Parts: sequence; C-alpha cells; structure tokens
Amino acid sequence: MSTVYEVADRAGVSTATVSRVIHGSNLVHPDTRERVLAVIEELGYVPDGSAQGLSRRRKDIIGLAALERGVTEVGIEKTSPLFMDELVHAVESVLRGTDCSLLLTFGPAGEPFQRRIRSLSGKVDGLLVAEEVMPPGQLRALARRIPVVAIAGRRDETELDVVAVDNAAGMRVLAAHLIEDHGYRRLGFLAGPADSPDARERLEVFRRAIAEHPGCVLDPVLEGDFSEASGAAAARTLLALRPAPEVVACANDQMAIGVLLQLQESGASVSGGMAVTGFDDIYASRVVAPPLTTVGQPFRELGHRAAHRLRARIEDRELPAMTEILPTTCTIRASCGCPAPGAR
Amino acid sequence: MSTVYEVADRAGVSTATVSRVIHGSNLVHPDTRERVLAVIEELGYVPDGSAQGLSRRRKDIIGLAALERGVTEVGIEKTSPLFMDELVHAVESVLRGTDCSLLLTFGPAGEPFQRRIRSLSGKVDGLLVAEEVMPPGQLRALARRIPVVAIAGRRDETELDVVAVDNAAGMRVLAAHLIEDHGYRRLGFLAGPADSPDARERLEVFRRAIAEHPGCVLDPVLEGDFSEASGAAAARTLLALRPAPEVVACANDQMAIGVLLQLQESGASVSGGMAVTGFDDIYASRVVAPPLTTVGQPFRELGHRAAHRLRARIEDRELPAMTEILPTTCTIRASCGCPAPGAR
DNA sequence: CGTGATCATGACATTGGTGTCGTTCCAACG
DNA sequence: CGTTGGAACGACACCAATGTCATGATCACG
Repeated sequence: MSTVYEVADRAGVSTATVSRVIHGSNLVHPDTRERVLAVIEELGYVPDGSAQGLSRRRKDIIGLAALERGVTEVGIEKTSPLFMDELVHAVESVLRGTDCSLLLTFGPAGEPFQRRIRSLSGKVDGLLVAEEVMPPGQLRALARRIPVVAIAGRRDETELDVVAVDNAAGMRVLAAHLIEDHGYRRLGFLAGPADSPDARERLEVFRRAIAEHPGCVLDPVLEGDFSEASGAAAARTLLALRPAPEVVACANDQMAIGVLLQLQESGASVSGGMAVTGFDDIYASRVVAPPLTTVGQPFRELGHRAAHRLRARIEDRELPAMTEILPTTCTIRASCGCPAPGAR
Repeated sequence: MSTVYEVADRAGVSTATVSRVIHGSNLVHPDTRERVLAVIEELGYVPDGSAQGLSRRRKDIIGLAALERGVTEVGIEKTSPLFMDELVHAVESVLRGTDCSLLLTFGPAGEPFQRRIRSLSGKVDGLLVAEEVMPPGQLRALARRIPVVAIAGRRDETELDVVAVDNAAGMRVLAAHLIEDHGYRRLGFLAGPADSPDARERLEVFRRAIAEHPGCVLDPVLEGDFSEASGAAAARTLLALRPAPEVVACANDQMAIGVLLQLQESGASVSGGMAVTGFDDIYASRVVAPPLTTVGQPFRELGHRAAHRLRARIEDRELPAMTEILPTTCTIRASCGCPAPGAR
C-alpha cells in the first residue's frame, strides 16, 4: 500500500504538495501537478480514510441504525423490513452527491444492539437512528457526543432533531373513508409492536376516530409484530370471530398483506368478505391483489430531510434542535372495498 | 470529545492501560480495570475509529458497491432495486456478529460511480462489488490494492474471488417446465440490460433450451432494463403481436410483475391469455396475483458466502482466488399457467 | 537473603494525512 | 539595483489510538 510519502518521494515534492494536488488546490504549478498525478496514477494511490479522518477531524461517514424485525435466525421468514430499505435508498441518494458515505447497521432491539451502536458511533461523524433503537435517555446521551437525527421516532422530543411522519392525519383520513364512505360500523385493528411509537400512535388515532363516530365500535384489537406472518395469524383469529368486523385496519402493510393472503387462502374474499387496509405503502402493496388501500409515507422525503438535517448539524453543532413532521397521503385502492380503478 | 489521554489522566494510569481495559486484556488488575471503566462511563468515552484504524491498520469496515437501476431522478418510479436490498440484509447479518461494519454505496454505471468506488476504497478493508459496476480491467486493478469479492458478476474470472449464482441450471429447469409440462411452442423473452452478465446468461440459456426442442420458437425477444415500467411497456408490445407468444419469460421479477399488471389492466388474463415467468424470487413475487413462477436466487446464501469470503481474504491476502457457484431453485407458482396451489 | 518467574504497568515509537507557518524564488517596479 | 509582493513549496507539529519493550513490584522457593 502506497502512502503520501511514497508519492511525494517519487514526484520529488513534499507531502503537502501531494495533498494539494489531491484536493485540487490552485496553489500548485501545473507542471508539478502533472508530475504528481502521474505518480499517483502509476502507484494507484488512494489516500487512507483513517489518516484523513484523524487529521481533518471528520470521517465523511454517517451511520444509519435501524431496527430489524421479524427476521428469524433460521431465515424461514424471508420478510425483510421493506420500510427500511426505502429509507436506505433515500438517504444514500442524498449522500451520493457528496463525499460522505453511509454506514449501515440493523439489529433487533436490545442491549447488544445498543452496544453496537455505541461502538459504531466512533466510526462516524453523525448518526441517523430509525425508530426506537434505544431508550430516550441513552439516545439523548448519545446525541450529546455526536450529532444524531431521529427518524420516525417519538415526536415529544425537544432535545433532539427529529424527522417524522404525520401518522395521525393519514390515519384520520383513512378512518373517515372507512366509516363515512363505506359505512363500516364494526372495525378491527391489527396493532404493531408496543415498542414502536409509530405503531402506538396509529392505533390511538384510529381509536379516537371511531370514538367520534357514534354507532361505531373498535373490535377486536389484535396485536402483531409488523411481520407478514403475524398478519396471517391475525386473519385466522378474525375468521373465527362472531360477529366478525367488516374491516381490519393494520398498523403496517406487511401485516395487511399477510391478512389478505390468508383470507384468500381460507376462501374468504374481500368483496363480500372482510376489507383490509395497511400503512406505509411499500412496493408490494401496489402489486398484491386486491391492491392495498393504505396510508403512504413519503420515504424519499423522509430520508432526504433526515440526511440533510444531519449534515447541517455536523456543520454546526450549535444548531437548535427541531422536529419536522412530513405529510402522509391516504391512497385508496381496492382492498378497502372500493372498486379497482381502471387506470393506476 | 474525550480521548484516551483524558481517560488515562483521570484514572491515574497510562493510555496503554486504558487500551488494555477497553479490549479486555487480562493483564490488568481488577481494581485498576474498575477505576478505568468508571471514568469511561462517566466521560461517555468511545474510541475514535480513525485513530484505531490508523494504528491497527484495519478499519473494520467493508464496503458494498452496487448498481442502482431504473430509479429516475424525479423519483416518479419508486421501484427500488429489490434484489440488492435482500443482498444488503444478508451481508449485514453476517457482519452483525463481528465488529466489522458495512459501508454502502449505490449508483448508476459510469465513470462518476467508478470514481466514487475508488475513493471509497480508502475507507474500507475490503470491497464487495455487485454486478458489473466497472470494467473488468479496472476491477482487477482495484483488487490488487484491496481485497475484492465480486457478487453475481462474470464467471470467467480467475484472478478474482467471485460468488455467483447458477443462472443456467434454474433457467433450464424453467424452460423445460414451460415446454414439456405446459406444451408451449411459441415462447417470448424479455431480456435485461446488456451490461448485466446475469441478464445475458439468462437469455442465452433460454435460447439454447428452446433450440434443443424441435418445434419450439423463441419469438419475440424484447429488451428491458430490469424495471417494472419496462415490463409494462413490453406487455403493450406483446399484446399487439400476431401471433402472440403463449408465454413470456422475463430476465427478472420486477419486469415480470410489470408485464403481469399491464396484461391485467388491458383485460388479458393469464388463464387463457399469456403466461409470464420471472427470475430472482423477490418478496413481491409471492404476493402478486397470480403468484409468479420464477427462479429463486439464494440471496441470503449469496450474501453470507460473499461476506465470509471477503473476511477470509482480508485475513490472508495470499489466498488463491476462487469462484463459487450457488444453486438456484425453480419455484413453480401460478403465473406460468399452473393451478394455484391450495397451500403455500 | 538472593534468585528467577510472573504480573501489572508506563514510556515511547509508530501509523498516514493535514494544515500552518515560514522560506525561497522570481518578477516587477521605482 | 534594491525592494517588495506573491506564488510555490517544504519542514514540522498534530491528530488519537496501538503495541512493543523495558521496568518495578511481588512472591515463591531454594
């Protein structure tokens, strides 16, 4: 592995000049630059990231830590956390234009994962944390050491930068659609894991919306874990229920897809049977039959904003913390009982 | 930001001792260890990754560079490269058990992306490259500087470690199923981008399989770019064709889904209409209606092997290069014209 | 009481780049 | 011809760890 010294040596210049050439400083003579570039090319020299990070006090790496749910160790359930994938691409596409790279880590909530994030925090200039990867206290402590932006986490946070999504608005529109347009009166809900603030909020808003409509009941409320399998399990429970709800709203799309598929397998169709809705609007939701009515999250926007905010905070650590709420869009397709649209 | 020096100072020991405590050396007195740990806790000290990287000559970071296709800049086509997402999770899950992290970068093929990979190569201990992100010559040059493992790239490579997938075997089984079990005689193919070795191989094998069966014709061969939109476009072309093929095999699942959806939208159903098959077996393929018959790639295995191989090579750079081919599995579902299975 | 072994510890060199500061050199100008 | 200004460049300190080597302390044993 060649170093600046070697390059400087061969080019007959000092290491400082090599550095200037690499970074395009105009304080170097064209001839000298030429010579240095030739040596760099010849040696295939690439500056060492660690050494650069040390002397510049910035590593040009940001981290993204996210929860991975429902992937069993044996790998039988292939369900990957699709929500996160969308986010990763969004963040990466922002960084692509810069000289900053993205360091990724997933894991199940818990102490080992928190340790991993801590040790990772030494390798990055800043951290994006998605969902509730660690208790708020620890998160704030982390944020005192390095810049942190929370994505889709709790909104009641004044010490931290947060970029979140307006679960409430989307869910309210969806509930109104189910109650007012379809006239459903008995509505079920398939909740997400209790450790997800988003999951909790979605249920709460749905509950309130129903309470505001006399004659409507929320029943049953089932608990899932965001996985497709837990959706399928819920569907089996629902099928046995008397009276069964007319519709079941799910806290995310993967569970909704699980419900949908299981209902079909059991011979119950959506038309005349049970309506299903989701939340997130992942890729598969457009594709499943019937296409899933759901509340869309602005993934790209979420990732973009979070990435930009983090970079801004890395630039200026004294920036006041703020939380940004992005709008959601209720996307009516067919699984709620609406006729399938002719054109997309 | 606190450093070893500060910790050492406060604990009244030398930096060497702090280092020993951090790395769990047993050459340190329990009392001393206790004292040092207390200071570390109090200061929230985390060792700086750059400094560690510099002195250990290893950064404990590996990179993954992959092509991103079909994502337009305006973000209208939300289709993300699902194949890659699966791979990312597989690789990440290997690294999770180690103290190594994953640095990610996507990009469209081209000179800027190659530059980015070069500069990234200074930040990592080794690189996983997926598909044809750069010309073979450059890739080999890169591999001479740092450990590189190619994933799903060209197989005719003796200088480089390669982990690839047996496209041929899966495709042959699929072709045999279409020709022998279903009795199709006029078969179309929707090819992938010409710069993808996998895409080329899939077409070639399909072509040969058909040539071996007298009475069968390969017509038409359309060209797509692995995106769902290009599948939809192909479907419109196919619909106008006389005679139309009985089945169209697609070089990946996303295009197959595009074909499927477009056919349905145009009123042509699969039963009695045109059969469709894919390649990859991504999540959405199980979920789409009718469920897609496809050739499954062992994503997890692919990621696992590649990650392990790279780590092995980082350990010992003199390891002989080898290429590993992983088996594919032809998964018959319903889109080929088979009856939908009662149980999954 | 001396010797050797073992354990705990610290001093210090090393790692590759960056950026500051000072120096050299040349041209232009009075 | 001396002075000045600025461009081009080099020496050097610094960054935060690691790991080697030397050393002091403690103890057992002869």
